[in-house]
Amino acid sequence: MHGTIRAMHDPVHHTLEEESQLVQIRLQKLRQLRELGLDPFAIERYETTHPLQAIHDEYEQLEGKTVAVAGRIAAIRKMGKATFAHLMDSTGKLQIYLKADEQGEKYDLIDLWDLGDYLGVQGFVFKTRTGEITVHVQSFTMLAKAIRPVPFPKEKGEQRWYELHDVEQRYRQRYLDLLVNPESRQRLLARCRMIREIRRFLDERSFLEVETPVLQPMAGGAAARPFVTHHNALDREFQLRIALELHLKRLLIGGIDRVYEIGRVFRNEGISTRHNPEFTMLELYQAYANLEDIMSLVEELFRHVAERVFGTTVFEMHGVQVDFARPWQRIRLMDAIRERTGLTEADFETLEDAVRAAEKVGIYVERKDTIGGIIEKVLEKCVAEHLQQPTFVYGFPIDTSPLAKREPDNPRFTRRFEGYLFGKEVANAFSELNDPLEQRARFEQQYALRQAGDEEAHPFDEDFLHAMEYGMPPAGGLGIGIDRVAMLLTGTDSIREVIFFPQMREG
RNA sequence: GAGCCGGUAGCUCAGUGGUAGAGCAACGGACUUUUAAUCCGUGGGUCGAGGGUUCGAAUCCCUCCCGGCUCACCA
Repeated sequence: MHGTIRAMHDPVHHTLEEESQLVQIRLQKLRQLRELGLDPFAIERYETTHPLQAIHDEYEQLEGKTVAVAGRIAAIRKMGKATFAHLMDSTGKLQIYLKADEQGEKYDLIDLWDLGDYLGVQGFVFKTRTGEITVHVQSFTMLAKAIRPVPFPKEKGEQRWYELHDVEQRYRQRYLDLLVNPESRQRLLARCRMIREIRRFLDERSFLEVETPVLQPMAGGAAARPFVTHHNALDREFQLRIALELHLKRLLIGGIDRVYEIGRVFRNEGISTRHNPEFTMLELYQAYANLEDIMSLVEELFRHVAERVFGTTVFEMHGVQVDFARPWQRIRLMDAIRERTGLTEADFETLEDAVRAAEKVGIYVERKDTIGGIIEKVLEKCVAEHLQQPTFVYGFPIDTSPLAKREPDNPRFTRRFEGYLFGKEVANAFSELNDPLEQRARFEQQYALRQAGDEEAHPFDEDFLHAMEYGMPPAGGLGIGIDRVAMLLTGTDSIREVIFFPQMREG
């Protein structure tokens, strides 16, 4: 922490004079361009007729026509008095071709080009004798210069050489990763498209997207340690939200019957391949809907996202295939535990029973654990890995579900399910508790746990109770960890691969 | 937090005690339909940081920094 503060107040200033020979050469080229009155950084605008991919897609109509395109130089092949290069933009790549006798003196400017520079060109579309669609350049302008070498790989068809492999550099300099590694780009763009399709799906169903506070007096709605910050003018402590739940429920109380938020939440916990301190949650609430309605919604949501973003409902990970065209399996939590461990509800009757049961299946129990906490540990350690096919596990213990309605005929458990996919939890949903008297009692229980040393027990939120006392409709609620889902649907084991700028130590 | 592995040129990597290397990239030259262009030539390094052992350390030892993986933690 001290290091961070020092870095903020006393940054190291680098001068380009200290940089490598490669940078010096590029700076020299920039100076030459400026002396010629061709300062690339003076350019503001370059009017293009097509994105690069469109030249390929519309070749039939464009052949022989004049077009203007722009992009980064991703490859150059200069062969004396003829030069080929590839431009790259966000849609794709396109080859360009220049001849010395047509360019005259300007042909020498090619010597001032480097990989990574931005170029705008105008010319006519043709096919080379090897059949590659190409723009025969008549005029060109450098639109910006890269004064550091951009590590574009050599490519031949699908093969690539010398790409940027170093994982640390890929994360710290994601812009380079995006430029040179198409898989990274595809994976991260898929995440963005998933979020877009989730919005479309919910908007089509009349859900209203809202924004609720990140800075909260008391972060609730989940069990996690919060980040703490300070508001100077008010001279008081705030916490960064760990969930969206309690404010969205206030909106439900306020008459917004279908409401959702896709937003960043913050949990002050360890960093791992599956945990980033800030991550993206979807939470939605639907008045007058029950748990089964939410299950159907989840099935439809995954199917929609799969089809729209990936063009298929079939996904594979570690050799397991799933199909979102089929309904999810449904199993009661205690039944799933019995199937995998032989333990039954009777083995979790008292805390002593539960501790003994946990030891039987090799689970380490902490002093703060409740019966429900132990049951959930058994789920995580003994059952979850077997839930490869999309599965709803329902009937969660009451003491780990302080915001969910009880099961009417089994009051130790709640109307709550978790969705599992490829052995990982991807969704969490309840029939929302809307009885303010019981909610108060649940908060009392959580308060007692907190007093007993459980830092993650739910805080006693009097303001939220007050809101609920004005009347909250029966409702189904859902939370989905977007990053986890993105991992599973893009087939990656690291959350850092689906977050543009994952949290790193100071480097 | 623990264990294991790693950090060498712009990029990808080799180099286990004896003058820091290769390919690509860069630079100079040849080449007017190439596409990992080709051919000839040249330059380029705080070997993550600091300390130690040694006549001599990228290499062995210690401490630290950064990263990856596994475990722990994590509804």
